[in-house]
Amino acid sequence: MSMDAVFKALADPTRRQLLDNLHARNGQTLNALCKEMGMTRQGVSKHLAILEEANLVVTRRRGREKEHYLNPAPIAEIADRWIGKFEQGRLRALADLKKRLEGPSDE
Amino acid sequence: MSMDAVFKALADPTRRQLLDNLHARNGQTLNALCKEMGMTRQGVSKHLAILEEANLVVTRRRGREKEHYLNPAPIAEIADRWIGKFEQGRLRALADLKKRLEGPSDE
DNA sequence: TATATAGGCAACTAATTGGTTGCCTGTCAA
DNA sequence: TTGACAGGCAACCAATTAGTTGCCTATATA
Repeated sequence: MSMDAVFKALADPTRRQLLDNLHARNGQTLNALCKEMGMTRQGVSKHLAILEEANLVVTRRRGREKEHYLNPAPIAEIADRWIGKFEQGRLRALADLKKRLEGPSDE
Repeated sequence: MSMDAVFKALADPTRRQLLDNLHARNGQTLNALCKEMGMTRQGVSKHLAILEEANLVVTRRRGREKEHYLNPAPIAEIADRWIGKFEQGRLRALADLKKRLEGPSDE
């Protein structure tokens, strides 16, 4: 679960979209995820493998199906240990204020 | 300043190290940054160009020198608008994950 | 059992990336 | 004015990556 693997996994828009899909509906199978991506099953499978390698997605076998679950822990770790250091001070306060004014939202 | 450019810029360990260097001492020139990286000047220059493209670094010409400054705004934006979404349901998701992953499994 | 379904593995291609070397421009200072 | 210094531009190379196609195994079900 190296930090580099997480950053690299997050660098691809297709993989971020996969995380978004799982965030919207957790536990989807490979074929279910394929239908939302304009890509072959094998293409999606490779991206999922990279997300698994970064521990951003964990899976569970259910018979012949494989359920994919989002694991937000590595993202939280990055936010805490790396991004936090660049957010300190005034910008952090502004971001917080902005969030409060916009109210709690998923987007 | 697309989000994709920021993610891609952050994906490389050399570029993250450059940001760390600027975080430690802001306004360094290209040659100053080169001395801390085991790389040619042109290699560092390319990385800096990518960071500039993502607006993570802004520059100021001073005669024949070019000072590089860290701009934390895009990082704050990512943390606020994207990572926050996955951190929000962090505890709930982890509990949910734990529950689902319990039970008989061949992994 | 036979067949359709869910997924895995491997090879291959095309594009991108990280890094190099070589040369050029612009600026400062003796 | 002349040389040294800071940086930019472009070509090039090796390694990685995104995506494909083809074939394979395993499981569920008519």
